[in-house]
Amino acid sequence: MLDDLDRRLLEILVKDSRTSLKELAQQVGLSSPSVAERLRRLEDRGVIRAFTVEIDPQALGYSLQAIVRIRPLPGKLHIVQKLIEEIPEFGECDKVTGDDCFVARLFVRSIGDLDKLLDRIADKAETSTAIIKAQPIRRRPPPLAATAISKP
Amino acid sequence: MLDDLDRRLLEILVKDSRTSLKELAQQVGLSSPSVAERLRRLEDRGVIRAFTVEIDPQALGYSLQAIVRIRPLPGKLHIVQKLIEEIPEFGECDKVTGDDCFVARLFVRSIGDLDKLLDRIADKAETSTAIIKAQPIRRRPPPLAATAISKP
DNA sequence: GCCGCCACCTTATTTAATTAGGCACGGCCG
DNA sequence: CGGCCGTGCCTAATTAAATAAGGTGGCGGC
Repeated sequence: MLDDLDRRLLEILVKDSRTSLKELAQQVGLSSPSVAERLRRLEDRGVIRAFTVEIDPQALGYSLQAIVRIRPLPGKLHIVQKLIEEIPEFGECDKVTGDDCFVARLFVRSIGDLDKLLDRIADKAETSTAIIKAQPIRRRPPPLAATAISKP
Repeated sequence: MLDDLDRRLLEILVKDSRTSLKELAQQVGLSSPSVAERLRRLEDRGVIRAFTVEIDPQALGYSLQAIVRIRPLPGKLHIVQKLIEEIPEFGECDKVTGDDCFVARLFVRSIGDLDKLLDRIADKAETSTAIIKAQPIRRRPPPLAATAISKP
């Protein structure tokens, strides 16, 4: 489903998605049209979800991030979906199984803004256990190679 | 520090970082060399941290994600740094202020693997309050435009 | 054992990125 | 008030990359 060459290509692209086909080709030992074809298929299959840029939130003025736990009342799970759509400050949001809650990241400019957001969430949703300010110390994709814990 | 044109460029690139300079140029009403120059400066200033690809963890076999809370004993904060380096399953990890803990994402293939990892963390670090399995329902960058809460 | 398919190759063509050089606006100082 | 940088943009020319077309070999199915 995903051979070694694919993995090597992904590894390079995660580091720099502007790497040219030519460069990719010679790093894995293929021709550039072949690499292009492989990338196309990786996209088609959904392995590569998107080509994107990573932006520094601080550069946009979001000096603060909060990780919040949102627990809607039973049967009201859809409310979170709505909140995400309405509030652009939502970063990633994960539905957590077993606990019927969500864990989301909020990007904010100040504690004041955070308070306003939390009010708004607590208002429209049910309980939102506010949490905290966060300083990211690392951001990484899933591991591409075999790990000590498990082999692909 | 970051004008409207920059923001529009970023907005386009977040959606698809392979958008050509030519295409970017005509969308914002500049010439391609000017766009190139702007992008170069955005990178130099650290606004754009990286050009990258977003990979579907499932495609790599990581059908499970866990969000874990790690709270090292006082004075042992560096241990988390070490864990991150040693364990490729670590996704992003945030240092949380006020609570002296970390919140991290783990990519795993099975509950078994998760258990092994949690043991290893609880072993080397101090307390790790394991948490849960997560299903991402949305992944987003910080908001690029003004929001109802705050203006840039 | 032959047929057809798939993944790859090479070459040619089109398209995009880069480099070089020049022009206009605005700020600053004589 | 006028001249002089500096900056950000432009156009045009060059270089480099992506794409498209056509051909070959290896492998599985019939």
